[in-house]
Amino acid sequence: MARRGSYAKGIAKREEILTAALDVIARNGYRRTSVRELADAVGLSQAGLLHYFSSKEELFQEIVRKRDEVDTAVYGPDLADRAIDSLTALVAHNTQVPGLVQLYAQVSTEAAGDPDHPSHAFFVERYANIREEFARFIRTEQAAGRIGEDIDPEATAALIVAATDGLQTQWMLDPSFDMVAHLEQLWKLITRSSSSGAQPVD
Amino acid sequence: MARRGSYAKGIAKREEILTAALDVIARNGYRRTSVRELADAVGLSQAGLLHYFSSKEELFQEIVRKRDEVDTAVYGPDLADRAIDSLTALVAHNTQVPGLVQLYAQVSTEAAGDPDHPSHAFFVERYANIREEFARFIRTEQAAGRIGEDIDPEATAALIVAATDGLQTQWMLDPSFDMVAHLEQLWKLITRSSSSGAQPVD
DNA sequence: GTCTATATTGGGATAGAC
DNA sequence: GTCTATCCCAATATAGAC
Repeated sequence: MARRGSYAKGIAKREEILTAALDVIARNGYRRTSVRELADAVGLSQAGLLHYFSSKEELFQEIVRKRDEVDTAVYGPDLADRAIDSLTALVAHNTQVPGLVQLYAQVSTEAAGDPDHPSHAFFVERYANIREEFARFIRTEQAAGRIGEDIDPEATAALIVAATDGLQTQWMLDPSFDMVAHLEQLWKLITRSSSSGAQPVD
Repeated sequence: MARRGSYAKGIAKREEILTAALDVIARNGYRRTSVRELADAVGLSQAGLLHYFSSKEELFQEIVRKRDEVDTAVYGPDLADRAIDSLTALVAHNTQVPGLVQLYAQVSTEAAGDPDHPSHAFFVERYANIREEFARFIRTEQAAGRIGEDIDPEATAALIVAATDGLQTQWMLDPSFDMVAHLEQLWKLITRSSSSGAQPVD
């Protein structure tokens, strides 16, 4: 609980700003979005908004984090036993919010490519977490005999994440490109691996 | 052949600029590279350099195109019967030039995400070409019995391209991440597909 | 073809009043 | 906490001399 009312209110305002920002960016895209525009969307001045975030880069990192939070709330539950379904559902949802895909692609690329970028460490951790979640899921599937033992959980997790990222580029270039189908194709390759004789009993 | 000496010289100068730019970016990365810095590298003023390119964005698109040209000269020959080997060799080479990977990731992401970006069409075509080359290669491998008939050439080509792009993000976040190994793992999944009973005779 | 110098803009950061 | 005002900087883009 917050120590003071005003503190709690500050937190709430931050959340309000982030939620509104996601909305604006989902519609307008990221490339042409300035702090000023996001400020307008919540009825604040640019300076007023920057009262809550120390810089533009911090603001955008928090927007990305907020998006993760929202997506996790929707697609996260039962991740352990449905990771691939959650991911395809999320990817399907992403086709409805091109601006957010663009935001993510841009911010993650900038931060990844520059070790000094303030969000670099954030993304390092984010990717490690996602890979770990998927690796765990794959191990579970292996234990259940639905994936061959010759599949390396960590490496395959990294591959799924990479494909998901890369498919977005091709989708942005051509919105008729079917990210979900391609992701499912990869999953089929994984579940069909050579030593996977065992079929789900069901 | 050029119509006039001065015209040919202009072309040569452009090439010189692009080659020098690749060199600078390979070392310094893309994020903090301005037109002025690239101009310095060839002993021109900023205005002098922009005599050869109409804008900054055009300049950077040409730098990316030049890189493709250089890479194609080295890794392109015999692409038809060794596409996957060429790709892994190229990816291995890329680990030596982080700045260029960063440049590519950034420029392609910006251009992909914005239909109005001057390089958007360039990348649409570039991806179509690469996918087509890989799809053709996969068909050849299928004809030779090295890949199962249940593999969809176009979709699999898109997947390989996506993985290649996405692996770069993870490598940028952690240079010890092995892009080549992960790409080879994907290729193994593809060649091991279920109905691929035929093994290379060799 | 190349330079110097300047225009222009876009936008982030900051100071200080309320 | 929020606003207004302003600062300031980075760059690109352009004009015009040589």
